[in-house]
Amino acid sequence: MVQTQLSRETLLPKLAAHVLEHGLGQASLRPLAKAAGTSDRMLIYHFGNKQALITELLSYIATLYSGALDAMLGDKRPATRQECIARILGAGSDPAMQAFLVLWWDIVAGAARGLPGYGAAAEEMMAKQLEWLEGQMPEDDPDPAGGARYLMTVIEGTLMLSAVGHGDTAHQGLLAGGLLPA
Amino acid sequence: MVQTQLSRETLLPKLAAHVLEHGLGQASLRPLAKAAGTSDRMLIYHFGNKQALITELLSYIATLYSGALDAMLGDKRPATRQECIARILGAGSDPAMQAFLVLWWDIVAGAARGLPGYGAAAEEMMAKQLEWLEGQMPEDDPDPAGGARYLMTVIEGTLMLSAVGHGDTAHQGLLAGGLLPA
DNA sequence: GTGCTGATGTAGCGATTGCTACACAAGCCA
DNA sequence: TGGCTTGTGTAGCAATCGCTACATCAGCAC
Repeated sequence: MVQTQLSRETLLPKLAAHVLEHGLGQASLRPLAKAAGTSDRMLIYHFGNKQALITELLSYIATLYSGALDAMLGDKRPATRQECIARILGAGSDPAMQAFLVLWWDIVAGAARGLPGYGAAAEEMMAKQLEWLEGQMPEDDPDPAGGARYLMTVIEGTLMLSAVGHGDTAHQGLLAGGLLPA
Repeated sequence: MVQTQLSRETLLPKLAAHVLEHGLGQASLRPLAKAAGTSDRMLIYHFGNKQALITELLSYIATLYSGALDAMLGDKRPATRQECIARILGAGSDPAMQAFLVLWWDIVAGAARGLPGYGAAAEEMMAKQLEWLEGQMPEDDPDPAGGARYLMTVIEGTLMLSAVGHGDTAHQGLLAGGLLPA
């Protein structure tokens, strides 16, 4: 025996890297296995079936995302909501975050369609982002909890519009809403 | 000959109905053909190849969406931005709109990934929605153009959060942002 | 009639899909 | 030593994928 000792834990990072690059729609067993240095046969052996693999992979990706947010967390807290939004939207242009973003819409689409695993992963990622956003609210903000949810809604709308070529529409909307400095 | 005289124009409505129900991910030629009462052979004959079919179909769906928005357009204009948002989000619970919404995330995912046809359809649908929203702004609104873009951003964010089980997060955000009556 | 064009049915191709059958080798426990 | 569990390779299955080859039939121009 070659004793490569592949397990879910060693497989998941490579699988995640593959779907972050190629998306979930094209994630079939043989390409996934090749990316992870094993065979489709072994993926089924370790995860049971494809659906379980995807579910576990999505959950793992949610923790990856969580870690990426933590790593991105600046040491100093923004002074205003405007600054908070600007900083977060700026971070979205980071290539690592771009990969998450493109994958994110796959996950949203799956969640909206009720595919198993997608909804849970999406909910977890949004909960983490909300928590992170609450910690990023200005210290003197009159309503940090509500404000974080407000900014969250605006940010997600901006990201969506940007994904479909309406980034300028969102930008003008943020200006009109007083959420970006004029 | 049976003279069924199928053309792109007669095919597209049935194809659209199928993807509105089953999504774009599972849209392979044989099920599509069955839904349209023809064969995969004839779909290729009429559209050339699958990619061209999807592109034309997305464009057609964009016009469908446009028509649905027009049909939904109430005769009286909202008096406030709050009322405008409430009415639009309320319309999103219409079953016909729900089908569009679920499909919408497929389109966003494809657009974010750069799939041919997806970006154009998404952009067109958003442009139409923005135009519709501008027409729905209160008559005495101080900044109808900017306000429409602001509401658009907020609405899209709300829809996205709702799609992943964070509808209450968005709702609280709208409240905190003064976009819904307390 | 003859030939051409457009529309359709039947059949099938090679590739890919998720998954399985089977053999086998290493280690563990009795 | 002998069986059992665990991990792995090879091979292949039935289904589905997008697409094509080929024959056929209706209608039209001449």
